[in-house]
Amino acid sequence: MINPKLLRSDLDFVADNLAKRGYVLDKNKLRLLEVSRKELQIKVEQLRQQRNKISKSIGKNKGKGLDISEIKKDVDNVSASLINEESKLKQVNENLDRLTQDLPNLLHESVPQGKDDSSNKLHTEWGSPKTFSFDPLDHVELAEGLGLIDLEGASKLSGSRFAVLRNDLAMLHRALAQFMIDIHTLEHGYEEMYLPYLVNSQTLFGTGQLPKFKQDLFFVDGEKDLALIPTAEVPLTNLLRDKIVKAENLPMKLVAHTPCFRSEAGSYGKDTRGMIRQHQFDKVELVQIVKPEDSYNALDELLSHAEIILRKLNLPYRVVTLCSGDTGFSASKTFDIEVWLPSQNCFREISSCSNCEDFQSRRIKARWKNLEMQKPELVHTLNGSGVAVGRALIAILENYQNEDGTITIPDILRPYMKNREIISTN
RNA sequence: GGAGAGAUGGCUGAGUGGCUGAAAGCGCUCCCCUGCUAAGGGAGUAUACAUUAAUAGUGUAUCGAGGGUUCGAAUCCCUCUCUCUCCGCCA
Repeated sequence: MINPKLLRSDLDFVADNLAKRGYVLDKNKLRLLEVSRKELQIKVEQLRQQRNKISKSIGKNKGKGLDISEIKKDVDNVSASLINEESKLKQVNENLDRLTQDLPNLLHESVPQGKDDSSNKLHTEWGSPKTFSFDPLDHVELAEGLGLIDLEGASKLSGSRFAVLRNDLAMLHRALAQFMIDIHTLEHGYEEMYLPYLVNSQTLFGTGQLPKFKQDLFFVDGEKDLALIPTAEVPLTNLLRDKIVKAENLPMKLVAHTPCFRSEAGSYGKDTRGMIRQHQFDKVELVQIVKPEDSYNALDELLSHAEIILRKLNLPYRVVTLCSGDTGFSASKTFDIEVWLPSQNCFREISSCSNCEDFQSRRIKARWKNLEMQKPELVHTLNGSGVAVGRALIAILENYQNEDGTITIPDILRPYMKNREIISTN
């Protein structure tokens, strides 16, 4: 959520910033609501004060054995108008909440201007796209050729956008997740977490999935208020909800391997082939909770942690800074890592690393105790994929394919693959 | 699934209708004392919002959440959530 104080003190600044995303803020509506909110709130608080005072005097007079019937008449009058004003205030506050909860985060000044992903700016590049002496196959052809994927089976079980992996491919998938977690815990100082895959709507509100993006989620049918997580960022970040963290415990660095579930509403016809865009995919997620002044250094660090995974796997990639129109709802600034896919002859997103500044922490009231100020302040939250397991699997199949349709296992994964060097039909 | 107990400030824990934003202890901050260490003495110490130049005052709200009773609720009533104990069941 955007700082409500800023929203009041400098509405034009907020509106201009949001306009960079293409978000049109109804300034007049907001101003009008704010004016009546203020008016009503002052009125309500004054009435409450009166009522409290009179009630206290009733207590005192009663104690002395005095008559209280006159005072009771006074309090009845006050209560009547209080109830009236309170209901008006409630209305206004509801309207105001609905408006402000739907506002995306303010963008960092370094975010490039642009409408959509075509304006994303190249940040860095690593490795060079591999050239093949033969026509490289795509991951579906490779996996089917080796008999390691069962898309028919998956659609029988669950419909489109699911996959069944078999044998060595299932093992490779598991190896990738294990490898990534090991690097982040052993070399980057993250604490490994095991998390619920179902969370309640308060949790989803906290990280910004609700109320605006309900249609992207899978809710459980029934009396329980639960939805499948679209990313481990949701449970990880919400662990800090209503907490005041000691300064010496920052930064907090958390990593979790979870499946992620997305309805992919609105992406009909997009990436329908293979495993690129699925309703269910695995991801190793990194979350950092930091002091505000550290958050942009932390973003660089988080990004480098995700990059190292691809370097160790020797997969060519590039990093782009998302432009204003492409940056997600909760983020102030986002870097995407895109891995090279030979079959598509282009880079595809495999990680997204964001600094949400205090946008999420305000929603979840995640604070730290600033020793100099002697006051709790909001922390900054960051998250990034380190990296998407399903897409890493695709990248390995395609980049490590041989002319005979076999797959060479990357050196670094061999210890996780019973020290084998190759995936073939034998 | 059955039976019972509980949820109070950073933590532990008192508090069954007004004098309680909340005893006490721990922790933390500051000061004093003590030639080190250990110990002792004193003061302070919730959050949000509104008003304000103000992190000065003042006011409002908050004792798991939401409703209700009452002039007045941490305290009484209802609903929900969660935690713990015992029994059953189960991976």
